[in-house]
Formats: sequence, C-alpha cells, structure tokens
Amino acid sequence: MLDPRRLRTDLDAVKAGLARRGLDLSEIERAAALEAEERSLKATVEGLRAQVRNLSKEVGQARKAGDVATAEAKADESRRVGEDERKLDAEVARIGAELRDILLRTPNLPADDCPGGASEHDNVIVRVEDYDAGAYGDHQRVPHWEVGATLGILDLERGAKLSGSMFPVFRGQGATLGRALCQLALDRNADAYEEIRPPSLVRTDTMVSTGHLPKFADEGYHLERDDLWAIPTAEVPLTSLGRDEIIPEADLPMRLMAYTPCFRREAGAAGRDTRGLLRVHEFDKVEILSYATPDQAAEAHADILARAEGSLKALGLAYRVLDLCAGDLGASAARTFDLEVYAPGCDMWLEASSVSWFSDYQARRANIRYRPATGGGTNVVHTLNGSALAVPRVWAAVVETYRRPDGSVAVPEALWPYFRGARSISG
RNA sequence: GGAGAGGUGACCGAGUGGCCGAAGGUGAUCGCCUGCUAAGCGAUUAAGGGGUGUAAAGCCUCUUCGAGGGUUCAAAUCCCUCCCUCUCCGCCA
Repeated sequence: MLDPRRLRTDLDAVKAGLARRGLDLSEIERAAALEAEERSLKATVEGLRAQVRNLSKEVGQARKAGDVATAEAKADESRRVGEDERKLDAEVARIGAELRDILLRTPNLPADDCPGGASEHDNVIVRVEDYDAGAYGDHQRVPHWEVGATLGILDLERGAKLSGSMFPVFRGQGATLGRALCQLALDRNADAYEEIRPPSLVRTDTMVSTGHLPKFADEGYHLERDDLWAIPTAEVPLTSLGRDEIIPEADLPMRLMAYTPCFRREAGAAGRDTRGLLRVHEFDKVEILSYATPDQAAEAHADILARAEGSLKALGLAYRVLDLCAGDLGASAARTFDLEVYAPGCDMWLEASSVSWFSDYQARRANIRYRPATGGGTNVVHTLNGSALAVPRVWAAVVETYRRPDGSVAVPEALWPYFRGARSISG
C-alpha cells in the first residue's frame, strides 16, 4: 500500500509513477480528495469526542459530590454532543473505507531507474549468460515432456488421473532431481539466509499483507470450510512472519529462505504455454527474502539476484536477465529482474525467478517496522525477494540441456552430492 | 471435537463502570553516592494518527489493555461474536 501521506505531500510524484504504469489517474485524484476530507472531518470528530470525555468526567465528579442536578445536566449535554459525534464519525468511516479500498487496489510506484515501457515487449535484456544458439545438438532438441515420459521420470497422465491436468507426478530419479535442485539452492544460501519451514496454508489476512488478496483471489486455492488459502509462494508466509512487529535496526537486513510447495490455480491460462512443466498448479520452490532498511535495499536486491543467478550458473544452464519495464511490473513491486532459463528442447526462455524490490509497499500493508539505531520513531522496512530456485522449469531446462545422444540425461556436477552416486538418469 | 481457565506495556503482575494509558515489581537508560564491584538513592522508559512549531524539543488532542461489534453520559472493567494460549478428556501421524 502506498503511504496515504504522500497523497498530500507528494501527489505529483505519485501520479507520475502511476502514469509510468500506464494507469488512469482519476482514481488517485479521488483518493487525494478523500484523504483531505477524511483528515478535516476527523479533526472535528476528535474535538467532539474530547468534549464527551470531559463532560463524562464532570458527571462522575458531580455525582460523587452529591450534586445530582449538575450530573444530570452534564449527562444530557454529553449525550447530545455524543449524537453529533456518532453521525460525523459514520461519515468519516465511509470516506475512510472508500479511501482504503482505492489505496489497496493501487499498485506500487516504479523505481526511478525502472525502465519505461508498456508491456513485456519493452523489458530490457540486461545480459545473456552461457547461451550459444548453435551449440545445441539434435539430442538436446527434445522437449522435456518427451524425455520425461521416455525415461519414466515424469508421469503427467497419472498426475492428471490423481488431481487433473497441470499436476505433475515425478518418479524415481525425476523425483530425486527435483528434490536435489531444492537442496542445492538451500545449501548455497544457508551461509546468509535462515531456513524457515512455514505453514503452507494461511489465513486471509496473511494473503492480504503481501498484496495477493483481494486482487488475485481467482489465482489462489481456497479451503472454504476453514477459510484458509494454499500459499502461491513462500513469499506470503515469509513476509507475514514480521507482521505487526518492530525490528531493531541491528537485526537488519534480516535474511530468510524457505522450501515450500506452491499452489496456483492459473485461472485463464489454460491452453497457453501449458505443455509439460511449463505451467503447473503445484510445484516446489526455494524462496529467499530480505527485510532491509531503505539504505540497505539496493544491496539486498543485488544479493538476491546474484544468488538466484548463482544456482543457474552452478547447474551450467543458459539464462538471461530481464529488467522489467514499468508497464510489466507486478503490482507490489518497484523494480524487478526476471531470470529466464533457456530450455533447448522446447526452444523457450522460461521464467525461473522474479527478483523484486517492493520498497515499503508490502511492509506498510503488513505493518512491519524497524526502530532506527539512532532511536526515535519507527520506520517501515523494505522487503525484497526472489526464487532461489523453482523446480519445474529448471527441471525441464536440466533434462533438455543434459540429454545425451543415447537418450539418457547426465546429472549436472553440482547435483552429484544429492544423487546417491549416480552420474546419469537413465530411467 | 468436549469441559474448564485465561489473554493488560520489553517482561511479571494489580485493576469488576468515572479520578486508569493503566498501581507495584523486574529489566533497560541517565544521574547521584561509593577505593572497585555489589548494594543504595533519584529520574526516565509503549505505539500510532492529527494539530501547533523553520526544525529538534515542547505543548494540545485522538486511537490502542487479543480482534471486532454492542450497552452507557462514561468501558481494561458489563454483553455478544471471533482469534489465540494453558489444563483435563477424546482422537491421532
């Protein structure tokens, strides 16, 4: 959520930022008007309330002194003032609700250095690593769903039988591969990030703090009977870990990581790039996340990006880094780098990680603050996160990249420690 | 799931309608005292919003005693709903 104060101190900058996203500005102007109105009415309501409190105090004193007539008179007066207050307060509540509703739906402002642009076509390719289009042999030009089926390590039919399409079943060394990828990511980041194993089902207010609700209600799996949501990413519980807390500055940056299942309904995505593991309803992922002061944010962002890249590099996969333009940025993000891993079999760049800086947008919703070392009031923290490794698409890239002419798949050297001595996946 | 007991500031804990944002204690910070340490003495010690102020300080004011709603001139205190914790029983990896 944007800082409501900026609506009166900094409205032009807010409008300029939202304009970069290509948004209509009438709503934010409405919000600014509501904010001013709410504040002025609130001052009046507070004055009335102060009167009620004082009069009530006088009622008590008069009664104690045995002066019933005065007590009655004061009580009557207080009742009248209270009536006025109630009426006005209802008006303030109505205005406040409308203001919050707009603010909750208004996305974050893009960072100043976020590239301009309207859609994914305007994203900037920052760099391409280890990619040589001519270097792939025919044996690598087989899509992972065929490789997986042939080797018996990916069973999409039975996944569909159990749970429907887009729920993959990994078997044998295929299952090992997925788990090994996660273990690799955890091991590579354990030097700086504390491992958390959060619940996979969370309450509605937990989903709201990260901005996944109310906007993306259609994307989440909801257990109606218990009013719980299956997490779409560990970002949700990890961000809420600090909710309503005040962190000493000395504890920042606070770095966390979690290996969790992720559940996404992918409503409306049916039929579009959904073959094999390109898009699934349930997958495993290692997420890394930081709470930081505004001053630490840039460095924290760079660290997460370097670590997300590091895993792909260690696996010997080709990938590229995209700087998302303002028009393609997620609603909560101020700046995002996407990592796309190259899968030679399907000849596609697959989004494997989104490394985002949310400035104080998420933290304001979640009410995560820190107390500066210098003392004084509290400030809202900045949050940043990214996938250290998301299984299905990286699994696909590994299987396609490492396929040999004989049809087997070599185990990347980085994963040897996790393969019980095996150097190859041959079904 | 059933029965019961609870949720108050960094922590412990008092508080059953007004003088309570809240006694007392612990911890912390500052100062005093003291060869040093310990003990002792004094002061300070929640968060947030609005206003005033060049700003810091200060001052005025509102909100918050698990959350939300209600009763009342007045709610930490009474009523309702929900959440959480603990104990016993039941069930169970």
